[in-house]
Amino acid sequence: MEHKYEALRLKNQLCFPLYAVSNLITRKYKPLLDELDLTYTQYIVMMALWEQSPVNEKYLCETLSLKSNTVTPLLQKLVKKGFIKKEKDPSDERNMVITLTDSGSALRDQAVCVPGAIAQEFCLSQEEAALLYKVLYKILDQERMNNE
Amino acid sequence: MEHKYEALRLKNQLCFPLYAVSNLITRKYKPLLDELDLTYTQYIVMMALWEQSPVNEKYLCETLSLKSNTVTPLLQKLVKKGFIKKEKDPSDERNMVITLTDSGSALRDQAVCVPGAIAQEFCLSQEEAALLYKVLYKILDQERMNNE
DNA sequence: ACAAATTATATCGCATGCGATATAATTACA
DNA sequence: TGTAATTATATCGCATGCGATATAATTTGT
Repeated sequence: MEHKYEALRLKNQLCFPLYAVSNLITRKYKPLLDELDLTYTQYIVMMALWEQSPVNEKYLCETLSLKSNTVTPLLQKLVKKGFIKKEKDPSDERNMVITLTDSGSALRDQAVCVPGAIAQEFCLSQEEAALLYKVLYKILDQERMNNE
Repeated sequence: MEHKYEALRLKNQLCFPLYAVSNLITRKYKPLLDELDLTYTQYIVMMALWEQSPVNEKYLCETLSLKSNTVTPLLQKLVKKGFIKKEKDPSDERNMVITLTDSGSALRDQAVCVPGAIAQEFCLSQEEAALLYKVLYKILDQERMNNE
């Protein structure tokens, strides 16, 4: 007979390796991002802004799958570091318009080498990376559908 | 010509969907684990202990890929909740021996339905789950090798 | 037009994770 | 044997993430 608790074994969980890899990634990025004066989450916010600026906070929350209670203090720190500025939208004062500063834009050139440096640390084949990518986005897309 | 910043686009990162899925998983577990009076990380610790008890803290750190500065306060909370007990190892007083209490052991029967409930939330095929599992453990095993 | 509902952001309290560092116990070695 | 190195755990300070809730601005419905 199957062990009654088989499903509870750590090695039978998907959540556990996902959790562990996610932590590992944060650790790996840290020394690289320290040089840019960014934390990992701040880096992700900046990536979103390098692609599109200005945006409002809601856009960032949706793009990054985070809640305002995470994003608001993050943005406050990026303001303090001088990488972004936040202003009320005159046409709707509930909206905060978030814009890259010159310093924030310039950071992009320093950041450009980060993805390559990280890729070197994780030796995955093209296929493995593509598979991982596909399955992860399937999960995220499913969730996005559920929330509509 | 390729866009100079192509590598920095959010959708070209593997780290981002990993991060987002990891956060999503924590959110999904929360209501289930609330009924067990466990947080997500505490649940992972308990899974390790349900498989083997007693253990020392070092074993947990290695098994869970966490550092003592994360695990120590976690264990303190599990002690406070009465699920484990911590004692000095008489044969080497640096070691803390961590043992499940009766209450902690009993929790296993309540937890047994959690993996099934979570699996229902994430509709992955057997193959997708297996692929994800394999690639994630490849990353973790690589890291483990590097640290030896 | 005006109170009620909705929307966008902010605040609060809690539980992680981490690097850096401290402490206590054991081991190694000159 | 006595001190230095090592080991196991703990503490500190910072930056997330989250649910719950608050606040301010806009929209809706009558």
